[in-house]
Amino acid sequence: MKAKSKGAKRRREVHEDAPHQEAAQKRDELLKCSRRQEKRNKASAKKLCPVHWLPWSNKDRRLRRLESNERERQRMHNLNNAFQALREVIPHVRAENKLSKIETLTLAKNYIKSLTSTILRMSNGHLPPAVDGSSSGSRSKLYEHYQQQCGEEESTEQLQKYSTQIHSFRQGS
DNA sequence: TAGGCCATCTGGTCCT
DNA sequence: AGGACCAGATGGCCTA
Repeated sequence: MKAKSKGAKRRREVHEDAPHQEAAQKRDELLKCSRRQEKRNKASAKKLCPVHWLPWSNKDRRLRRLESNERERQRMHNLNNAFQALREVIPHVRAENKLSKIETLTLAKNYIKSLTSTILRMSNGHLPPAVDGSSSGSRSKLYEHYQQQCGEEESTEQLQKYSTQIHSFRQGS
């Protein structure tokens, strides 16, 4: 998946495009995992302090580990879903040029900054009323926050930065 | 082949 | 106590 990491994309596409192969894929993955695990278990056996395994039988430990792994996998999938959702709301990026995680975060940060500066520039005190009913209140809060986050950077600089990044990501595809 | 990116496993630590 | 979170390690896949 990465535009850049097509390996992962390919792995995922296999699941999406051929559901009947899922079981085989899963078996394959589990086989790989168990091989890795055997290797790691051997490697880490010396490092394990007895206090970590005494209360548990090998079977129990193994079971608990597998459960933790599953939860961790699920957690990472959720995280990746969130990344995907974020990618989808960043404009001007061609779908086939999938952003990496670091690109996504960087671009999103600058996009937010540029939006904020645009809002401030265009609003001229016409922002919707804040909770307390004063529009100038909400504007000044936004401005305050913007100042905190952006420091001395000018809004045009933000826009420039964002569009430059968009441009470079496009070229990199 | 090296380097980038990713998924997964793992053990430690934090939180509820 | 058990789950969530985190960071390091490892290996696979891809591109230049």
